[in-house]
Amino acid sequence: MDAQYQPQEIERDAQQYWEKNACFKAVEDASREKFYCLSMFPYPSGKLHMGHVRNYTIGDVVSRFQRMQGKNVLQPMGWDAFGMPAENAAIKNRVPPGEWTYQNIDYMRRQLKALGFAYDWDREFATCDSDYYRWEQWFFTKLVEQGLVYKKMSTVNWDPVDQTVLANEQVIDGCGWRSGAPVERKDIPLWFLKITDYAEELLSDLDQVDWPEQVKTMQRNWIGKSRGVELAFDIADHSDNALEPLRVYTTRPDTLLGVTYVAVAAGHPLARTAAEGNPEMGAFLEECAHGGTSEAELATKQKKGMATGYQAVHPLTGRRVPVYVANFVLMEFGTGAVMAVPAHDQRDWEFATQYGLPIEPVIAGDDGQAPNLSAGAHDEHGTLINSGEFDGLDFQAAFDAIAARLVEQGHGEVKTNFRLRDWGVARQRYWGAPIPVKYGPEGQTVPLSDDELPVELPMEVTVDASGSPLKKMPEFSDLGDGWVRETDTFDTFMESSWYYARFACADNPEAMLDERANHWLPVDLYIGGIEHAILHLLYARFFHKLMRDFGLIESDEPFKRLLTQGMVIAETFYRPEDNGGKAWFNPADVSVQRDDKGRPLSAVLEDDGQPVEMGGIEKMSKSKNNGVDPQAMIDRFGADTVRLFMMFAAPPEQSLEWSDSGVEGAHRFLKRLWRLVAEHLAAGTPGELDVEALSEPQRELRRKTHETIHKASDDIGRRTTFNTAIAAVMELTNALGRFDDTTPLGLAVAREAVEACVLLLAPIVPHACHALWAQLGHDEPAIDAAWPVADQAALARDTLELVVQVNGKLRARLDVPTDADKAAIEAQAMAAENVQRHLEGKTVRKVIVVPGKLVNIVVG
RNA sequence: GCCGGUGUGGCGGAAUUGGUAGACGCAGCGGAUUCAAAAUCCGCCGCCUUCACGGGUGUGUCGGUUCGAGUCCGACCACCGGCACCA
Repeated sequence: MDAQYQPQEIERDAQQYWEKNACFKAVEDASREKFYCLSMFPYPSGKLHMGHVRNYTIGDVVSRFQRMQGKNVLQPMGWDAFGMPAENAAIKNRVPPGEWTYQNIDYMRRQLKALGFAYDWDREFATCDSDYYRWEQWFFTKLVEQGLVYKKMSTVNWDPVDQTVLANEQVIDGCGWRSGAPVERKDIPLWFLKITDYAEELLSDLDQVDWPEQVKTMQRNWIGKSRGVELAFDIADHSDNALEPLRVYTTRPDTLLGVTYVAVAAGHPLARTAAEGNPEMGAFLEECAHGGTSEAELATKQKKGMATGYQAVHPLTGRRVPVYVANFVLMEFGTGAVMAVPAHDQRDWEFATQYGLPIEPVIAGDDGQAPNLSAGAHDEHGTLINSGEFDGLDFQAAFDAIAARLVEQGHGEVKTNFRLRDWGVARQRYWGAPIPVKYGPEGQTVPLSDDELPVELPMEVTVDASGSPLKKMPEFSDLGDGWVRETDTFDTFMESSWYYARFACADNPEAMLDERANHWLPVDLYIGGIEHAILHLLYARFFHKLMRDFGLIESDEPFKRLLTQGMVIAETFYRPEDNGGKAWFNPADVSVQRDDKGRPLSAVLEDDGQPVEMGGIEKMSKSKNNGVDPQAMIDRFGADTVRLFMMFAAPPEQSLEWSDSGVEGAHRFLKRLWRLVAEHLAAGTPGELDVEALSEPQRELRRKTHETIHKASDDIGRRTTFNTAIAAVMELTNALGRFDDTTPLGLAVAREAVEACVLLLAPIVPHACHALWAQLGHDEPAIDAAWPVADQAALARDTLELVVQVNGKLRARLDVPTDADKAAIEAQAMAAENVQRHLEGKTVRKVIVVPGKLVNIVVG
């Protein structure tokens, strides 16, 4: 065999072999256990970035591992092709979004193929193919018929200069990113899906999926089920006329007697009424209508309010408290109004302090006294005080008693609430799936019938910054006889909410899904970024349940197991610019100087030798220019090196820091592995592996081999900590390197170790292992080799190393026979020289023996 | 602001169930090989202290539980992800 590791040739040959033999075509097979492994499909933004490479390498390793376990593996790939970047590129480059997108797909597909991923490419599709989105349109019309879709007014970011709706991302410091004009909030009618109908099930079914607990917690909190009381305050205006009662929801009815004011959102009808004939209030509402709509922006905004002059009547005491309009109360949230208890809610406390409103404690502190409220609110549960007949009750009793009283008086009801809001699916953009609805001359709203579908998106368009071109295309929107088509398109989360199911039957032109979806689903392992922990995963779960209830599918949940991968990060380098900005330099163009301990001291730009500043380690991004191009790395070292580095540098759930020298280290290891196999083959023909005749060093290597098989199998299969699996194989190769026994029996032991290395690494560096496996004389390809199984007999030991502690500090190490009893271990531990020294003049109070681990001698 | 997470040598990380902190790799240092270099191989490598054996100390900070804490509990600090129109 070639003594040199030649990745370019090896990778080309392996990929040709796999392609020629259609190795990764998945065919339904009832006789074998299926495994559906899915990585989140990419947005085709131009080129693959390292985050993609990481995501898809993880998926590929698991897929290949499962295949070697004998499973029938499906691993598909496609394109999440609709979205804003295509429109932005269209404005910049004057290329239609569709053309730009399909070009990117072609380039990125080549990159994925160069990385050797075991995809069934026959199932590939892009979500902008009308063959795909037509079914989404069809399904939407069915949901309309089922009453799961409705239209309502909703607030969007409006750019008054570009006359267009902005995404939250496009609002920078309250201004439009292109125009720089202050953004206005605008209410327009939009389509919604009733995800809240499924809130209860979306919450409870989290118990049946094998997901990271943190993701489940985030989803539970997002759905936000709470039990509280909805109650009404009667409202009186300046002249003491009764207005519409104000409804509020609270989870803390126990604090009801501490209400000192109520607050409504700027968009609340009561606020609008208050502004009539009150220009000051009008101006305040106008001010509240500026700035972005995102919750983060609203929550961090300075809290502002204005008294309406109206009075709210306390439902239990009849006391009158002022009604404020406050910018932190959200119209989208609950009733758009809150009761304020400044003594027991921090936000209410801050507002009350700012506007000089009374703060009256009604819950005692731990000491039974009124809490000190000078520095902030007391928000813990406790015993009621200052609450008349309710004094002395604890949280639960007070909740029940006060709720009962409100119900009795017709002023309220106990209610379960969800934080989750319905899903607005309409976007005022071009590059998305058209919403299949038409409007009639008499204001009718009609979903399109099956024979009117699909509504194809026109591909030849000119995009500018002033909103969707669809709205300016009568040939698209005008249906004649006064009928017009909806020009809004779907949220791209719609497409990504069901693609995993379509992969099962992507070639079916007759139906959205067929029986094959039930064969493959649910996805056995879904892999993607942690940033999708809430929205995408929640929408996909919801969509799955919609499809189930429509009879398209049988399972309750789409993704059985979930692996959330961390980000790929890298050092940043910059120079300050005269205008106060920063010029960012790519790490590939910078060299770093280090001191004699290897600590980084400074960095210079290679082009001019002048210093640059180190800006810290950040997520790879265009804005910081710290992205490393996977293609350059593949060209230089080969795909296997890139894959190995990605899997070795960090466990998949943590962020991964890019390191050029780490990549070189990975490449060095592959060269060493290659040479190890070549030298082993050159050393001669192995004899029979007679396990009864092994020498001590042979037995040791064999034990190491089987320990490594045991660990790597568990690390890849159960723990998905690929980094530790690789480290274990590295240890085995190091042991092999020291093992120079060329007797027939020695070579037999070495052969077993070498083959274990190749098979254990095959999912991670499949090209090199494909070639090495063939060199080792196997006819079947490595992808079809059976995963090795550890021989329990080889793992046996005669003695174990045990540590001895005195007062918890390590003082000695012992070799103890595996079958020694506690008394023998204790005696041996006490006798150790260094232990004796630490026992001198002290009394032994206790001896703890943990068999197989340690002895701790407690002295005083 | 709210929800979720992370923090261990010069660096990436390991320690899986409360039981040897630093596996494996990178960087660095020393040596071999070489005319020389690259490549490769061998050795050292948390910090302080000691000729050495050894001793002390050490997992973001402060405190607690325990024979024993990186791991469990409480408070705090820093950083990261998400916050419903980025995908």
